[in-house]
Amino acid sequence: MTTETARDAEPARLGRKRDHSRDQDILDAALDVLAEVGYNTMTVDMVATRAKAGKATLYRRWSSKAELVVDAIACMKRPLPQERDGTYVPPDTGTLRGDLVAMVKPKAVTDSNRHLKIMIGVASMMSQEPQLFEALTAIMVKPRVESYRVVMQRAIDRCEIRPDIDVELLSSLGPAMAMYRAMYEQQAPSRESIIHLIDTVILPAVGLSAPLENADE
Amino acid sequence: MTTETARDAEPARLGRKRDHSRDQDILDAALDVLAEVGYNTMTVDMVATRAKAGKATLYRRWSSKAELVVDAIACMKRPLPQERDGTYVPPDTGTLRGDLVAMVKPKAVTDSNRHLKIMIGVASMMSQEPQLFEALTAIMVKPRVESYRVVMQRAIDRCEIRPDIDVELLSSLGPAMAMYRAMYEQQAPSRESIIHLIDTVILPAVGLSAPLENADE
DNA sequence: TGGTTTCGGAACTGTCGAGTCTCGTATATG
DNA sequence: CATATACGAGACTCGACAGTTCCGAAACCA
Repeated sequence: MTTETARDAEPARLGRKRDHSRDQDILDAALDVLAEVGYNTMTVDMVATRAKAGKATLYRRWSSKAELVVDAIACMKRPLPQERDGTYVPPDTGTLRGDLVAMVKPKAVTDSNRHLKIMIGVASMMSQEPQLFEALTAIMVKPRVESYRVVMQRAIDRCEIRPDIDVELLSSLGPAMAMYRAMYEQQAPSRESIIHLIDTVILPAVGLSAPLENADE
Repeated sequence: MTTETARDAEPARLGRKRDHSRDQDILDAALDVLAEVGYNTMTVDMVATRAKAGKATLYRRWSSKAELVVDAIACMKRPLPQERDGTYVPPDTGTLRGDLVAMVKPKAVTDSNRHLKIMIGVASMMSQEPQLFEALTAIMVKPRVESYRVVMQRAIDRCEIRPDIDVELLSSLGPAMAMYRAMYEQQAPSRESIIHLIDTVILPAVGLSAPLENADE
């Protein structure tokens, strides 16, 4: 699906030089299949067909299915608009709650849900393929946790919250709940549910309280 | 591994009548393999070998690998000592914190970690096998969440906490963090980490505070 | 335009594992 | 002791999929 129409619109890109953007098309196709059926059910043929490519083309560029998948995840486009060192640094709104809510952009939620599907699809491989585990956490988990951490550190620096709170734990609460919901309630975590988590769990845990009537965004 | 010695001690149980306890041995073996390598890497031969059984014996009792696994999870022994309607009802210690900490028995933690490994091993199959999903949530997730819910409802009834807290959300925090840690930090959640979650997140969220010096158990 | 290169497609090979079948054996029953 | 039955072990079939090879087409370049 992804960039289907956009790709069809281009003049068929063949000929002499290896087309670098073609790599990305194939990796995107791999991610799509991965999110839909998981690593084991996914076949190289599926990816080739979806990318309108020959299987041989894939093996010309990646030596195995595992390498293709690791590369697809490692080269994943970062969904978040502003970033530094790979982690999204949310704008400073002046308050912790403002910063936290600002992190929950609709686009970020959509991309997060795709990430969750992919992670669930490769979950059972992670313990057996360290490279896969590394790529996955580096791309999909650490940046998100880091965003929370940055925002909380900011709150500590401006003396909004106590300096001895467990930033580590609280930063992982959001990602943990997102994963839990995706797995067991088989529903995409919504923007609302995350804001609700912020107001009823995270803020109380740092000694703040949610606004009575939350105007949200 | 499991009951290796105990099984060897028995006189080899063969002959006329189908041995019902043999079923459980095989299902246990299936769970062990599942926890170690995941659904897709697991082969029927592995299970047969581990249970010291012939592959034909497995197929005499279950019609397919998928059915074997679903049955193994559905028939899983409940690890928790006292239960009612499948959910463990923790003893009433008089306080919410006391009840919550009482839930975190070392044995419960050990079993929980095995459950987590199994769940991760079959994660990618859940969306494709509704029966598997049902069995898994019914056996491994719902009872745990329900334990939290019971304890919190008790705290509401004794007017220890406000009645309008989001029991649903708070009951799933523990399981969610356990899954998160098992997946991304590849370390078994410890009893200490769960108690820390209770003290720094759950209790503040319901308007209580942790004891200054926690004597824990 | 002709030569070069990469392409998509398709046919091919090799492996692996699910599921079946056979057989010698051990056990209970009578 | 004789018979019936379930067993473990292992040989077997068969389909699916990873990875390879081949070829005609298409695009770029000189």
